[in-house]
Amino acid sequence: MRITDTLSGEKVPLQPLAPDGVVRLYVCGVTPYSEAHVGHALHAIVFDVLRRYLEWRGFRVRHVQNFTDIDDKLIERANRLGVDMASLAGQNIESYLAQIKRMNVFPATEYPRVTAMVPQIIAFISGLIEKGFAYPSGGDVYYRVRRKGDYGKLSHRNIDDLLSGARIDPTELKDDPLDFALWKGAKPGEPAWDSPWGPGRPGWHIECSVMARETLGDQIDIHGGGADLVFPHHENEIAQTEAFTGKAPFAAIWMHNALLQLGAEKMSKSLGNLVTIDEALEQYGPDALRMFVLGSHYRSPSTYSDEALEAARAGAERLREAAFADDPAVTGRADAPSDSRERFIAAMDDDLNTPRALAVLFDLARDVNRGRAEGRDVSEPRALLRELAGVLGLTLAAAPAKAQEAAPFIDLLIAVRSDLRAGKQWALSDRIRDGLAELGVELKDGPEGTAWTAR
RNA sequence: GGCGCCGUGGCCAAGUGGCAAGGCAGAGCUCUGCAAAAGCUUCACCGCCGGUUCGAAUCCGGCCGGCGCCUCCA
Repeated sequence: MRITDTLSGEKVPLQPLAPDGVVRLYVCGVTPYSEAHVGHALHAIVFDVLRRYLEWRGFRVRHVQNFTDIDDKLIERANRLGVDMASLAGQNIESYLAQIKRMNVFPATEYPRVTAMVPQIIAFISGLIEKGFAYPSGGDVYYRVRRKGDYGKLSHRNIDDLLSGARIDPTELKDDPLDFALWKGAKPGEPAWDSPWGPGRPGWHIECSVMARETLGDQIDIHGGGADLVFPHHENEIAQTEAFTGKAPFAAIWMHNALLQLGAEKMSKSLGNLVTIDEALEQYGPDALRMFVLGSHYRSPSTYSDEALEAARAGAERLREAAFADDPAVTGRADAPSDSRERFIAAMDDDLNTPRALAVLFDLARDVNRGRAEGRDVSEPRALLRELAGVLGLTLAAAPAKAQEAAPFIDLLIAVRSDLRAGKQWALSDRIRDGLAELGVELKDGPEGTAWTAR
């Protein structure tokens, strides 16, 4: 499998670095200061599909996703709400994990948190100081950006161009305006940990360097995250880690998903233009959300809209019908096996080309429907359809049967309607069908009776 | 200002040198008491201009339009 690597800009073959052959995947997770939105859902789904696919292909995967539960915004919001940072973070983490589950996203192998790694972070920073890559200053510790010549290599920036950006905080504590904080001395009202430099807390980027190293080692196979993290977060991470370990590359592949747009702009917490995961799930369900995400390549930005989600929902429904509708009596022979499996693999191997992979599923669905209509045995393509849908994390489950308790009554109405139909009482039988439709229950008359689905 | 991405049918979206995948929506037909579902058929010459080539959506140059990052952010 080949994956586009942000650092080199090329599609790079994935070959596990470690002798045990385990793929080490580190994904930058969320900062749990507020509810997650569908942009986070996209991110979670993309890496979930990567992991499912790799495992399906026989790789073992260690998938680590962090929670940055020490953070400026977290502190700010906790203070505003009058709660402590840990419980605010805990709450949001809990609801994120619940959403992940509802989206049929596999839980990561491990979810490290910054608050549980402070000693390791302090040790890491101390190491950087010893090696001359960092320096304490006024209770803070800063990373010396110009010490190594390759700063900027990930985001393809020239270090001197960054200065002209002029958005840099001109702190007198820094030797160079581009230097960034590894450790921030405590201010009043902030949670703090003891350190050799006085009470304080980790800066923003250091935690990922430490958590990745603690959980996966000095060098990893894939480091993932949203495209908005390339600079400065991942740029700083790669600098710190490679400075500390003296080994490169820190990650063989840097994989970044494009950001979700809402309307003309990216969806983001700071812009306030967002749709939460709960809202999307409530309205369209997990498969529709996933179909929407997989319908475009992970590196091209897509735009969230009701139209797009509705189309995705309809597509998921089509696959579901093909994969799970009851079979009529088989009268013909089975179809010859298709090359669908190979086409699916070829698509996914090529930088996780999920739109092409989905096209294979739709082709299979057509094969199944056609074979079924012609009375052939479709068990083989149907089994493959289910298998591949599973690799993409689609449940193809019927919409949650809200009408579960109403089922006996619906069945009764259907039975009455069948009698009416037998007596050609069309007006009455249609009234039942239309009435149920208004209640969200759809009837389908087939040769073997009437089936219903509730929405 | 610097770095980068994108512009394919009504909507969404693959395709990066050789007859333009797939989905949604639409139209016609089959099936159906009528529907629904399903099947079949149908629907594009790829932002504009120029160049390279036997041949370009696909390579090169220019232009127009949209977006991202450079600041907390998946």
